[in-house]
Amino acid sequence: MLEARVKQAAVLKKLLDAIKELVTDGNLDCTDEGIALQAMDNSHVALVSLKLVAEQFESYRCDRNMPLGVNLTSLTKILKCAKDQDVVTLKAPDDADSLGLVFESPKEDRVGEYEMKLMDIDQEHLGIPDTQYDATITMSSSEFQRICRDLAALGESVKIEASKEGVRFSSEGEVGNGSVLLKQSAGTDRSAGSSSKKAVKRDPDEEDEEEIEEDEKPEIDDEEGEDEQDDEDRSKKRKSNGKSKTAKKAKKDESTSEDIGVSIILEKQVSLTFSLKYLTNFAKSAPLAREVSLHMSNDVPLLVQFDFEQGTLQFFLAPKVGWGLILTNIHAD
Amino acid sequence: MLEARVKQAAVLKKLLDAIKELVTDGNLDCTDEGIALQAMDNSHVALVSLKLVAEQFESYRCDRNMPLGVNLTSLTKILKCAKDQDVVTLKAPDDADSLGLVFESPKEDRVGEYEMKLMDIDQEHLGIPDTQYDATITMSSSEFQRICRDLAALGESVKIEASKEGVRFSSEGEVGNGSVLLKQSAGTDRSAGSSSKKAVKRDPDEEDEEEIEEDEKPEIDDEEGEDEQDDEDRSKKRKSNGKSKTAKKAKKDESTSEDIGVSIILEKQVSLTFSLKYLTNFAKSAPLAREVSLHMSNDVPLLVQFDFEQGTLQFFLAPKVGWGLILTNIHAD
DNA sequence: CACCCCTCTA
DNA sequence: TAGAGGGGTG
Repeated sequence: MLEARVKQAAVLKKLLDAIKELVTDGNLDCTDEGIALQAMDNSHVALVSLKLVAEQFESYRCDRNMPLGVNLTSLTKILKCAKDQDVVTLKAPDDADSLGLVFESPKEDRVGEYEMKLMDIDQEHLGIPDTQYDATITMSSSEFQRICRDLAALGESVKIEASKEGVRFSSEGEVGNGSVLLKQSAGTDRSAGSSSKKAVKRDPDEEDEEEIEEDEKPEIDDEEGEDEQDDEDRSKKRKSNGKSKTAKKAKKDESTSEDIGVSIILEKQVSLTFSLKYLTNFAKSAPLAREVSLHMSNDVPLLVQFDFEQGTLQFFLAPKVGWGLILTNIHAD
Repeated sequence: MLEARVKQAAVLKKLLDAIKELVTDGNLDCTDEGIALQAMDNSHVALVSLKLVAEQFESYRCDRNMPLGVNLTSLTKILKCAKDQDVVTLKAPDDADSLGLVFESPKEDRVGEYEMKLMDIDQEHLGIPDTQYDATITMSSSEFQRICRDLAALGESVKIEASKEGVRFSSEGEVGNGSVLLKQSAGTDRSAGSSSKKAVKRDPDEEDEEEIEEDEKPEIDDEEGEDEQDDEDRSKKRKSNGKSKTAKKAKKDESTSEDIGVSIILEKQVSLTFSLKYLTNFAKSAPLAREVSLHMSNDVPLLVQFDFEQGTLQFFLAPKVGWGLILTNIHAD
């Protein structure tokens, strides 16, 4: 059976808001390591991979692996019945054909119990290669969202160019062209460092527990050993490692993106073009995490990753291969 | 070439929000005196006249006169890509077929560069007569907006009656009739005074200071020598000249209409009826200026004027000549 | 393209 | 609790 207890319904709500427009149905793969969901988006262009790690639940028990086929639209509806601070307990017996959800108010004076029908979904579990990316950009998630929204007003796709100096997002369209250049924050230049060669490790937790140190963050390793409840420091610690200088006071009315800064880990310059429709959708996850990281290599799907307290949400999107790019490749041969 | 630098994108955004629903295309007439835009609204009922004076730009350079035909919808879209505090630089070479816009974050860690296609627009430059109005009402712009919005819920047009005692806005409709009477603030009665014969002033407040003409603005800055660079205090201080009672702490974000009061300069009583649809549109400029002035003479187009730090925005609208009014006129003979 | 509703922030 | 901004619908 499964019994997983989440401290705050809010995180589940945000998660569903983040992915429900991309994916309508999916299997919640429950194991003793946690709950994962992996699915192609409805048009089979993007891949969504969510992982909620067992240790980050208030309590977690899963006796055996269970794929729970859920309709995310339904789940969203039911989660709307929970207040943000409610404690949520997910329950499913081993032979479940439905998922139970219990919402308890913090004062324990209200209990909501819901049951959602499950469905059978053919498991197309995709192996996500543990890619080594040429460029990893970490930035404010709200700034990322802002840029995607802005450029989406101009054109349908965005070219992302990462160099040591910064990252440029540019788009072209009928009304005109536009580009946004974010300069790398001072003191965060870690390009060409050996650490930059590490692969992304956040999601494939299982695969490389030891390799966790894409930017020399020993503390993160600690958490694996004794990650009781200090989990919420997890993401913060990581941030403070990378950019202590961003600790300035936060001017609230400027969407606080200022005090996060941009860090670029660059193995090789990259220039890739993506559909803004999808990126805008990915960016809806901004409420989940202050930071987002973009992982890119030429001709390889982009990985957009949000790390939050309870786990990780990843989006993969293949670059647009327009005529320009094809010609480029031909000539490059 | 043109290169004009604006300290805060916010003012441009507000300007476009203010006029984009009335005018979709127009020429930005750039001269060494500044940037002007004059256009009939899309249904050729109202006239919009915007003037941004060169001196109020952070820097301004315009080598020769250039009419830049812009689509205001496109310009609005591009301005949405700027944050409110961004520094905006408008650029156009002499033979430009596009307008460049550069948005720089205050911290200079983000640069947005946009290019907007220009269009050829037949210049129908209208001479606006320097009319002497029988009545000039100065009031809180947000109060004006509120009244227009309220009355628009009742009827399609509003009758504005200005007398020495105050100004009455009234409307009639299916659900009922309504009127708002604003009494003139104490101490501002200047009707039949010689000053009331002056032509439209940029900022009627200045009339309180005897004879300060609209072109002598620079001196106003001087006399307030203590406000170093914070030009944004300028307009506030000016107000405090005219009505010291408004000198209280100016809470900027809540445009408290209360402490602005109503002043009426009356040469002759007027009673005119206007389409609320248009007035409501004009009133959208409220974020630009704390005050608005309404200039009226019987049977002459209304002038609604907003004076802000960088310039002036004027709207002209012919009165409705409904049967009621025609009959009135006939009987008046 | 405009209008209305909902959500988030102040 | 009210206002502003963003998203969605007609």
